[in-house]
Amino acid sequence: MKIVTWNVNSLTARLARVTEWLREHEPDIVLLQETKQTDAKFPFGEFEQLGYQSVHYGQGQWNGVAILSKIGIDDVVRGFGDGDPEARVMSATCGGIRVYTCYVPNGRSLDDPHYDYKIKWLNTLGEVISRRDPEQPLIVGGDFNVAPTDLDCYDPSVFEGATHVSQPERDALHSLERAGLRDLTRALHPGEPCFSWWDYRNGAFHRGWGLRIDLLFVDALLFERATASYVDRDARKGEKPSDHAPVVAEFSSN
DNA sequence: ATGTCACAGTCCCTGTGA
Repeated sequence: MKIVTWNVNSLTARLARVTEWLREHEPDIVLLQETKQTDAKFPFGEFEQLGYQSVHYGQGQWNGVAILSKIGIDDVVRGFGDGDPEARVMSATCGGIRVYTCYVPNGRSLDDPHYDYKIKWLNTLGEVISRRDPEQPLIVGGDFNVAPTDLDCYDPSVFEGATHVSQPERDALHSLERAGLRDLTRALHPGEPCFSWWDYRNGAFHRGWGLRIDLLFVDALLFERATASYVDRDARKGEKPSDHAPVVAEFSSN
């Protein structure tokens, strides 16, 4: 079984790249972020033709998350139920697995109110996950907008005083590990950067100036079944790429 | 260390967010 998370930076702009990727890689479950669409614009039909049921939690100009599945989608929950008007998280059960797609707030800068919103948002996610059913396999994926350690940043000196690497963000992200989850890509590749995002500017991709901020957290049940996790850098190449690459996890079937 | 991309509205450029 193959699960992928991908911040597509507008599904309207990226649909051809996304469907091409799905045809080639045939994941069973797909977690999308930054669809930047209303639910009315979401291309349910195109995904159905590729064999996917899909659910979307859209907002319009900003944010928006989706789950696609070849193995069923039940018990869909949009948001945290805390009145947050931004469409940043959705969960569902696919083939017996509880699945979360997350688009964590960017934070903008350390002194911006959006940064406090980011920290609170991550802590709420941690609380929600800590109340999970321990009998049910769980994966929490998405764009976390946090590089968990300095290995996940091409040059920590460039990010001094910036978001994505600050200790409060990293501490808040750790609430998922305190809830018993593992950062799967890092667990399987302890020494490699595995960057998933590169700025569009300055030729950052070709210079290797990346961050690892697209993450897949799994519980112990799924961790035991994990056989691989990797970033598909090829999807960052070519015409009209997202600034994020897809991050994939593979699991044995039982 | 900001050289790009995407969006909406002011609508073929500009401000905002990332």
